[in-house]
Amino acid sequence: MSDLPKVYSPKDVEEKWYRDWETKGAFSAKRDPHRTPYTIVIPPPNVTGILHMGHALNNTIQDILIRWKRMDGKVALWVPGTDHAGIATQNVVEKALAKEGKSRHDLGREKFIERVWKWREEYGGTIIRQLKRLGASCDWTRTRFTMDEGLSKAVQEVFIRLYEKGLIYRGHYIINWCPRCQTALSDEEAPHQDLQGHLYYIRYPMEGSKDHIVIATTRPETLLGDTAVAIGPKDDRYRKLLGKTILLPVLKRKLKVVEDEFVDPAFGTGVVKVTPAHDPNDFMMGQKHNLPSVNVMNPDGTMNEEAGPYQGLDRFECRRRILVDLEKEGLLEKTEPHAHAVGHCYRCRTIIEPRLSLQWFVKMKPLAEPAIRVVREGKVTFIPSRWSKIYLDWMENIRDWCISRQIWWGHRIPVWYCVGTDHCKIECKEPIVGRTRPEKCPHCGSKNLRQDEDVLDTWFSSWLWPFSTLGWPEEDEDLRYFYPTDTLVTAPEILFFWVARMIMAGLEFRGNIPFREVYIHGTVRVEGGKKMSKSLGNIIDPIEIIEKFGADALRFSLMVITATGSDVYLSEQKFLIGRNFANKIWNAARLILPKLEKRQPLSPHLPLDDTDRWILSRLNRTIEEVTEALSEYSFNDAGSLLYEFFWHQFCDWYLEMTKARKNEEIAPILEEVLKKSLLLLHPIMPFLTEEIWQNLSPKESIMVSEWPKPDKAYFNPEIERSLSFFMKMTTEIRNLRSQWNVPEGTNLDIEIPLTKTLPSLDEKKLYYGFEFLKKSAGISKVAFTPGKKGKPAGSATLVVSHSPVFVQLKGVINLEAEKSRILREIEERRAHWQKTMERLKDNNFVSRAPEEVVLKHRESAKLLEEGIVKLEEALAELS
RNA sequence: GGGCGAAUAGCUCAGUUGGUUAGAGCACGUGGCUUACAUCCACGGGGUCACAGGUUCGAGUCCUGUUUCGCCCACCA
Repeated sequence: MSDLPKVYSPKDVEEKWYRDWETKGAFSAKRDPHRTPYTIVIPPPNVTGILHMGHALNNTIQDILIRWKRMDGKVALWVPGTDHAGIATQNVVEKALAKEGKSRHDLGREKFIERVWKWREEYGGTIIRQLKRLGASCDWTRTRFTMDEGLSKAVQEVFIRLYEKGLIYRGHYIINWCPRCQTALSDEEAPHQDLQGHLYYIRYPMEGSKDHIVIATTRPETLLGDTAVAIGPKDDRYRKLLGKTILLPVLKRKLKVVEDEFVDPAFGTGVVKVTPAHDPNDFMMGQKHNLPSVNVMNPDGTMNEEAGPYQGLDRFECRRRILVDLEKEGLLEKTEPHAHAVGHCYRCRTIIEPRLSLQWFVKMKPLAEPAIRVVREGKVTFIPSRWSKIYLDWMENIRDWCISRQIWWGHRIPVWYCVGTDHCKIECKEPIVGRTRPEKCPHCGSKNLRQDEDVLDTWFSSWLWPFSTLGWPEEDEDLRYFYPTDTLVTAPEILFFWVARMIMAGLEFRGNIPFREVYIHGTVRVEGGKKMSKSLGNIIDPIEIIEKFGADALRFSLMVITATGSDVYLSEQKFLIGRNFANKIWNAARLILPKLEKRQPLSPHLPLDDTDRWILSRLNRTIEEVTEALSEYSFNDAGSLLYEFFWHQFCDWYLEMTKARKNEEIAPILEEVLKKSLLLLHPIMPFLTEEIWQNLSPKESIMVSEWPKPDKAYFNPEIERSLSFFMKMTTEIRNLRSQWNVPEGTNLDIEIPLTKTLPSLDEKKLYYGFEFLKKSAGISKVAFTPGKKGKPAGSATLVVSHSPVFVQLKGVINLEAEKSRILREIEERRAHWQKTMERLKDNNFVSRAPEEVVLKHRESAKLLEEGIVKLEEALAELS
């Protein structure tokens, strides 16, 4: 093994093993009725996506779960795939077209879609390749794309079923309109953001009078679409306006005055302009009072012919101009700064325009009810649990979902309209919903039909992902075996977009929950708290980290710094944790492997030293704890436990202590500890562990080897206690050496008086431990002496866990300095002792605290006292 | 406006049901190239657990309030 390089080199290892796993089919899950399935569906990344740290975190977690469960004997299936990401992908391809000086309209719908597919062929696989570099053990033979034939069929099926059930309808409503993408958006796609705007107080003249009323608005350009003025129902200030006619500034349109309880007399002036085509509340009022709707904008956010003199202006330019004009006419009373929340397009950040238009909607309440129930009843649980409240709040206030999008890339709505002729009847206006293009209009027989131009919201395919990827609507064997899935691992941003809707879809179309547990991890940020984003230029690219430090380093670091469900703050430096740890494991293997040549397996008959018993106890305890941590999604605990065990217990102590021993004696233990450690580490660090595993001449890949179980026969708390005494002693002696500046090569003798409080420290059983102590702390002789013998001359006194240890320092020791050192020690202990005694003297404490706590205090006081006595004795002898 | 989360060492963060003297990594200081590893080893310094009250024999941990930061939700023009 000496030919292994000194420094672990991930590059030489990762590609090799990934290819090996893939060609052996190790990732693919096959149904096995005798074993339990464990299924995860990947949150499908956008096909335009490139791997960022959020993906790295999300997919590392999934891979850890899948690899762990696979080793643990489950039929572990991780279904991968990508999302067609309607708007995002269309934007990307349109940008590429723009470079050629073309728009999508120059190509036409069909050619454009062809172009998107071509783009997808070329670039759509990027993120999949990147996931492979991360080590993701997805079953790639099942890779799905939301625009695949099967998944498209599922989308169509769902649309039709919901339509037939009356849960899909079409109608004119105010929706969120993105003037840049030129499509409707759902409420979730138009997140509100606080903006510092203004409240403009505008005078609306009254007909036939010199009077005016003042109305406050944040969007003066929309006044061009006003069709009424509203006042509060019990507002005596304005009662007199009822029946009067108000004149719309600029356009001089006549507006009537209505009463509506929506109006809050306390806000602004207590009078509201009513613009039914550009505001949801005004729309409602318009319906109630039978007001006309006047849409004043074009789809691109410029003003249309209804805007009169402002036609053709951009909406914000129009705002400026209208304010100037109002000012000129003396109709702008005042302007106040005003912060308010404004919707923004989640794809391009453009300010949303609420706009009246004809769209398709899903009625959500009936779907939400069962989805609320399953979370209430604990059939679907969130980790951390606080997310279930957020989920329930949203579900209980759910609003209908606008699902039509005015773009080309996506699932076209399976609806046709009769564009018929003179023979058309009223019913011909009804949409014709079907799986295929109807031959003719069922009402008038016309063959002149056209399909709805719109496509469906991307999330209308994603919400089916847990079952559409398994073959639905076909009743596949796989679907029955692997559904419901087990765990969904995702980021909080898509709780409403995706998670909530999947639960609704699963219940509606499969009659069952889509997954049992939802693990919601944090958001990746950079140190300093900002969100990591391209626009801020603070991206840490996971692929670069993989190139530099290796995928295992990336994975381990991410896990160990991420507490369950909390946000992650990254800096490049943090990946050194994983790189250094990987290197440590590598070098431990380099040390161990040559020692294993003549090994025999660990068996109960092997003679064991106390240090052996100790490391085996630690190992089995670690197996138990790591398994526990994983099942609680405490990946940082799992990582830290392994780090602490492998580095600070196994390497720092055990490996050092065994350096003096014969290979055949320790080989079984070394092999046991190394192997089990590698198995435990494998889900987090798949590549490195496989590379070392393969050097152990295994029969099969580590990824299909069995997950270790703790062997309780090796649990040995007593040994752990006495070894920790021994370690403390070692540390204290080393400390003493550095305090006294004992030069290298000066050997010291120590004497350990045998007292009752001394943990069972058997020199013979601990022989190799003492050998190590001699070497590492520069000790030449260790002697156990009868307790009564007292302190040898010229020695320093240590009190380790209340037991004295005398270190011979003749010639080195400075009497005064040693005295003051001991005095300091005594003082420290005395302070602690006093505090403990105060408690014990308190009757309240003794009577109310649990017995074992009181007992602990008593014990502790006694030991402290003994330690102090020993130190005082030592001090007396020095004087 | 409502809700959620966070505040612990110079930095980034752990801290399970309240229980003796609050931990880690990085950074820092000192000493070491000890033939697995300088991506390393040994030792060390460093904290009024945001603030103010309260509950309790006992609070980093539970309760109330305050401050600061972050996030989510919301149709007051």
